[in-house]
Amino acid sequence: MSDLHGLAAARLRADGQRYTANRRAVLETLAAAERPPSIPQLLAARPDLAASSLYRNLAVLERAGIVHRIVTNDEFARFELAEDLTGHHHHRICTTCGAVDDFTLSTRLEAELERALGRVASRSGFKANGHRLDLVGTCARCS
Amino acid sequence: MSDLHGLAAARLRADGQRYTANRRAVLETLAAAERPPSIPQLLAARPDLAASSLYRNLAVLERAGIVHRIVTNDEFARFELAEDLTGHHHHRICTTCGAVDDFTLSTRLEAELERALGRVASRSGFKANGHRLDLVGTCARCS
DNA sequence: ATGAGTGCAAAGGCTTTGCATTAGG
DNA sequence: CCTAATGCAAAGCCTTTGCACTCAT
Repeated sequence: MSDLHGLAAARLRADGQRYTANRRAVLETLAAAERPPSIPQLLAARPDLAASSLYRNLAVLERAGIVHRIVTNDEFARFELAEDLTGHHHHRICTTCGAVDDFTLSTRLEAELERALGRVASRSGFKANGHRLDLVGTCARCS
Repeated sequence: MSDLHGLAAARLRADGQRYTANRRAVLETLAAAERPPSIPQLLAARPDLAASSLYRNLAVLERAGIVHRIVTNDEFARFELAEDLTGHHHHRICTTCGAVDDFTLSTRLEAELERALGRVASRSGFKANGHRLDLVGTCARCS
């Protein structure tokens, strides 16, 4: 995690962007979070940060491949560090409270899935970038 | 598809709702669509339909289990008929143009996935409602 | 008849943009 | 230095709500 900063700086530089204090703050908040926070949660965690800057920075960090936007059925998006910084995983999404947390599948099943999806993609001229597998339901606290 | 209307009427009635001309129109547009339309697309297809009614009706139809809201990384939600009317399937999502279309997996892989996800859910006290598996990338037209 | 559904317009709320100022490299 | 980044305020835009009218049953 100590070279999260180095990595982020490098990727931003590659994209012609600077690694500023605000961006560092966003990444640290994400790295420290138990669960992917929404924008309101990020704003609450960093009251000093202007909303417009947060929106702009999340967009920049997403384009640079450092953070990833999770879209749930919840009203706002949530953000996490990119998969290559945290490892491939999936999300358990609670439709009642909107909470998101992570789980993984066996590498065997994951590989099989990857093969099947590769076939689906090539069959249709689709260029796959990755997949998204979420478990949707009600978390322990909400049921 | 002819008893889409009968089914919809029944489910709405069960929810204390009426099956009106607007709701019929929305379902017919969804049934006729090649790909899940967004709200702007639905409005364009039905210029006579007030935006507020469309929003209200989509919410009603979703609660009654007749339509399903698909959330992509795209800016607006897309809608399709519920899975029990069309069969279980997954989505190929183009991150460039936002288009969504369907694919299916072998029943074998699907069953295996279901088992694995069942284990993941029970292990954490999560009550699974279903899963969502999407292939994310660039469609043939956009690449 | 009678309450749900509809349409229009206005309000709401998250997100984006303009612009002058600050700070990164 | 010189440009990107920031913050504030204003504008945008999708979505929701209020209210009087209409239609389904």
